[in-house]
Amino acid sequence: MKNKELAAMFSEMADILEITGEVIFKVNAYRKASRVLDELLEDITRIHSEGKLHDLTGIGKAIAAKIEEYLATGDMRKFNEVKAMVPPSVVSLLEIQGLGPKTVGMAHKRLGVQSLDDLKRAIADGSLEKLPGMGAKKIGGIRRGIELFESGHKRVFLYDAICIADDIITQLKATFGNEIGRISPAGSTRRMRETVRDIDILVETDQGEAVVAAFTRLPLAKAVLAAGATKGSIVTASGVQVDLRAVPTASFGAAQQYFTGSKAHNVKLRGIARTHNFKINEYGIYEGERKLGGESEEDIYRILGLTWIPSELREDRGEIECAASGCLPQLIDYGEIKGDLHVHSNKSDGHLSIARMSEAAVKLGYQYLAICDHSKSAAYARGLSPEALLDSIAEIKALNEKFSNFRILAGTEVDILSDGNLDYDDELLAQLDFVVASIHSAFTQNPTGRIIKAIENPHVDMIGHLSGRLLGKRDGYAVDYERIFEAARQTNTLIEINAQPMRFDLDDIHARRAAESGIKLAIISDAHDAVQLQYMKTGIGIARRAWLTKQDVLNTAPVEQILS
DNA sequence: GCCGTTTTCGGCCCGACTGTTTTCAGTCG
Repeated sequence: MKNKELAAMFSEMADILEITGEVIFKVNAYRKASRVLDELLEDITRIHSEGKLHDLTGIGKAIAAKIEEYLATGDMRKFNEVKAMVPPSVVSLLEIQGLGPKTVGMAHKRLGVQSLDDLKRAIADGSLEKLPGMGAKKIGGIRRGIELFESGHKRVFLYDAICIADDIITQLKATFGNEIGRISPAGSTRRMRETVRDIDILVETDQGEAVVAAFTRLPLAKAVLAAGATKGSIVTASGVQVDLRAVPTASFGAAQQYFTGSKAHNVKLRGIARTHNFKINEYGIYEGERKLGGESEEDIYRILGLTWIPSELREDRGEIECAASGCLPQLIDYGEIKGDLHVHSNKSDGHLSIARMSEAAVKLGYQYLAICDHSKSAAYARGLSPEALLDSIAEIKALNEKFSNFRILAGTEVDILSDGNLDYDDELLAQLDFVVASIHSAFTQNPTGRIIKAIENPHVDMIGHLSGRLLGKRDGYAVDYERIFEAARQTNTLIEINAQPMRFDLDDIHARRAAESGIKLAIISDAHDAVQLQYMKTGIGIARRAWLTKQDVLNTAPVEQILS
């Protein structure tokens, strides 16, 4: 699909044009177009051939013409023109904290800076400091930004972000006790995005200065970027930036709404506010000087004529329209999972025995746990021979004697081999309670056909990590989602939402599409030890981002329904 | 460059923090 290519092109043009000083609204129009293309599920080629380019919001006459040109010729004159203005090595300087388009543009134009090395030289020989608006402190900030950049300031996995936020919240609560009220993550952590760049935390307090000061003195703070009366900013030892904002009670809800975003969601909300002659900021919602609300998030949405929108939905993907017409779904809740349908034991590449994994699941209040160790061809993961699998089945049967309100399901994560056959024969698979089939090799060899063949095997209950992607490491294999969803629908086969922090596979967008296609999903941890069972929480977050309800997710059901 | 239930022209979210200024610009979220 050309969608991603075009999205990247418009995004790159936006960056370059901003550096060269193009009017910001044009830059933002390109950014918006990039985002729309990036999130589009339908093939842009098809939309174009149906003459529906103009139906997309953010795609007007000029951008549509550029898309058209690219689809027809494989080239875009405007893109080439823009690209020639500034080399990519300059554009990448924007990733440095504290260095924005104005400074990059000025360094490029006035000093001929072409790369990171040039920039360092301009700092070292003092020429950067001589430019207008530059001083010793600003240069110091850019230096720090370069250090951070070179030490690999990447996005962190959602699960890690939540752990860091929880840790900070616990410590601040312990220090301040009743002096602080509500305290919670905001930003992309609260929206449960699969990765997070910075962690935002909001705290309800009148002691802003003291709380911010304590925050910047926490043991995990390696560097302090800012410390004011309402905002503090640190970098942790692991290189993650954490922002804390101190907010008084009367505006906590407004601040929560504001800092949770997303940006696109807030922009649209502000647009609605404007049509009512209201103004929203982080302190509240106002009509002229008169404050209408702001202590709770519900205030803001209610006054705009909307029902409260769960944070995971706030991406401007139709949630505001639904909140206006009252058609928001009843999202699956964090307490509704009754069991995990894909975990490993130390029989294959897990770290704990089946018994220990089961005890951990019981502690979480689960009613069932499917042990799905790897199959014989997965040598790297110590896959089970047929005999070893039979031993497992016997062991599980014996263990189940001890439980009254809990059941271990005998399962497997069977490899889908390169020819599309499964790694165990049907006779063996028939003896299992739950069968997950996954691709672990030969990623380029007709993955769609192999997955569909697996789906058509009557013993297969669920397809594991459908795309095989690893965030930050490897793109998914090229699967035809629509064909696979159709096959799964016809055979009542589940597709999993794998909650491993670097997988989230299906991702939110495809999980939503799957549910719309009439498929049931399961959220599973793919845990290899007891702690990893906790990944379920972020998996539910992704499911909520996908607009899934309890009915869309099979493992909200009791065990009888799983086995039926 | 996009968009329209006040608009086909004139808007386009908005404020904190910081540093370099002496009233503001850049960056960030």
